[in-house]
Amino acid sequence: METLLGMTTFVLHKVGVAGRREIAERLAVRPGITLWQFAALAELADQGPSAQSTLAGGLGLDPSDMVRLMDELLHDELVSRERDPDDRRRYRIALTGLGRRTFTTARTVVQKVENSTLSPLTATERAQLLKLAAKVHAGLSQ
Amino acid sequence: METLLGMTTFVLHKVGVAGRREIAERLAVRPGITLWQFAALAELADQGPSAQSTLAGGLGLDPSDMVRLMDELLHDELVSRERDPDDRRRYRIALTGLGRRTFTTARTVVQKVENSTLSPLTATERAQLLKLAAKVHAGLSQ
DNA sequence: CGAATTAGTGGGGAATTACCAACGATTGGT
DNA sequence: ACCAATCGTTGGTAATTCCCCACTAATTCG
Repeated sequence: METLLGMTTFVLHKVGVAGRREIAERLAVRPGITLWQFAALAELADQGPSAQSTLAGGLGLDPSDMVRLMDELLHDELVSRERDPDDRRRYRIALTGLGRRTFTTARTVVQKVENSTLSPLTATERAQLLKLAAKVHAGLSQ
Repeated sequence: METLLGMTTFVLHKVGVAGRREIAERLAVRPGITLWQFAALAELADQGPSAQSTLAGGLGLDPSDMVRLMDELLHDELVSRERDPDDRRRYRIALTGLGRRTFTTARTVVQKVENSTLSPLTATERAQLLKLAAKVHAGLSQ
């Protein structure tokens, strides 16, 4: 009995989707950005100025979709876009001051939501869950 | 650094989606059913003959979408559909023999895929992961 | 130089998910 | 008998995800 709830993938998917949805809703309210925008800002904050294709690769997003995402971020002045002097095919996408502040705000919002959705777990259990999920995640790409 | 990979929800979502996708592809090949069809068969196998609205509730699916899902399963003769004598608004959806055999096949396929995606984990780690995910999942609905 | 490759762009499209409103048939409550 | 609620059905819609192709500009390689 309870076939579906006994399948890890199924439960993981449900939890992931619900969490993601919750986060997306909060982010839309407070810093007023989408999940994809948040992901791009996070990559830029982590790795510094990057080319669009690098970002697209890191996020697993199609290059053509990345163009449209960058258009949004540029319009909101969260990133700047210059040609890379070393290779003028590339752009050099960088966070603006506003982008960095927005990201900081967004990150605390996300962590607040996560603390809420993970509230059934103790601190050690949360660490365990992240560790195990990361292990599985690492095995995906290879 | 690695902001996104440090967020449990994000990793959970990625793993869940990838696993789900893998399972869907395998199920399409071997017993030739979709994920939703599998989910419905599983519910029926667990709980016996049910009304459509009960199934819809259990799977978190809109009643109108459940109608279309049932149409598919009926067309493939995996389930039977009669009016419930006790309440003739309801249907009594039940697995056919073929439906039961298909479900059994599908279940082993799914477990094979799961064993593969969870291969980076030991047996105890897999149990841990399921336990923790289930705990979070249980906290979602309340 | 000429050919092949890469970065970004524009314009799509197919499939999925998740809804919603309105309706007929049936039932339960009063 | 009447009204409200429930079950299933039909016919949508909006958003998202994921993908593809053709094209320009710039670079690299032979």
